[in-house]
Amino acid sequence: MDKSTPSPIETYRLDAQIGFKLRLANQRHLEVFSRVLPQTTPTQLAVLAKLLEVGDVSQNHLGRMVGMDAATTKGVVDRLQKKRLLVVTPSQVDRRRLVICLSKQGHELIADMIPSAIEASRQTTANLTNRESARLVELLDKL
Amino acid sequence: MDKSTPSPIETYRLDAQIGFKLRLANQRHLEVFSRVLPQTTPTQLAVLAKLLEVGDVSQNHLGRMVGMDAATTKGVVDRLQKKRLLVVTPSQVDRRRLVICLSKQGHELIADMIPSAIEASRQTTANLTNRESARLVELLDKL
DNA sequence: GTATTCTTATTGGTGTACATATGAAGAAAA
DNA sequence: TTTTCTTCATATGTACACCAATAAGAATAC
Repeated sequence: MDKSTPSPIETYRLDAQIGFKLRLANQRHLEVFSRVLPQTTPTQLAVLAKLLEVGDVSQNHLGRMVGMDAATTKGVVDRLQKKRLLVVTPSQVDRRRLVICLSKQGHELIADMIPSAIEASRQTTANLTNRESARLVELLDKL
Repeated sequence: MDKSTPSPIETYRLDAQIGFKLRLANQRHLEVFSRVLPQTTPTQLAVLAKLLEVGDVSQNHLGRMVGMDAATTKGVVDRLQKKRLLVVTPSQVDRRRLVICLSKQGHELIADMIPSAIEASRQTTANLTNRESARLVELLDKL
């Protein structure tokens, strides 16, 4: 009896859930990253790399581009500023805004780190073929 | 000149990196989860679901099963205990250990939440076909 | 040209997540 | 047995990551 509809309570397997797997995958990437680039974090590198890519922007705008909310962005910017990798100046145009720029050292550092960042990406997908990792990226995008 | 080897510094695109995409994917899942299950977090649900699955275990062992280190596990267990969803007792067998059990309310709550958890997984992959989401899970596993 | 609304940055609070250090207790090796 | 090694739980410190609330400036509506 009830062979047709087993209760989800007994069937549910945490290890099979997409959210759980995403968390573990992220974890694995973090591990690789901190081995390859122990001086910094993925988040901080993201901010530096984005600044290198697009040049000076406001703090909020920067945060949006790297997918963090305002509060998180402030924390990251503060830490990078403390390390003298960023220069933060109030905007002349809009007095609410802070303009974030790479400092000279920040520019040099991110340029130095990019090869390692590429290597971190490579190592993260080391168990996948090129086709597979391209497919993975594609599917993650589609989410 | 130098058409063959463009510098990685100019070529690097943050948005194309696997780590960045994993972070965004995770973010998206978190968003879905907190809409479907605002009472709890994926981490806390993971602990409750794992306890339902395997029964009583030590705190460290539990942490290992859900992929958290000891410090993180303690925090999560503490919060769940404060909500009276867990019962924590020192082990008789090994006096170093804490045995973690679901309380009656904890058992009821996780049983109630599982359908929503399944729904959260479903909504997270709403943009993917069944085949695609199966493939995604497969690739995440292979990482 | 003021009132309303939107945007920007900040603050405080909660919750992961990890590294490192410590102490207590069990297990293995000497 | 001691000594050594390992494991378990805890504590501290750093770093995301988000929410909600606030304040001030800018944009818009009227």
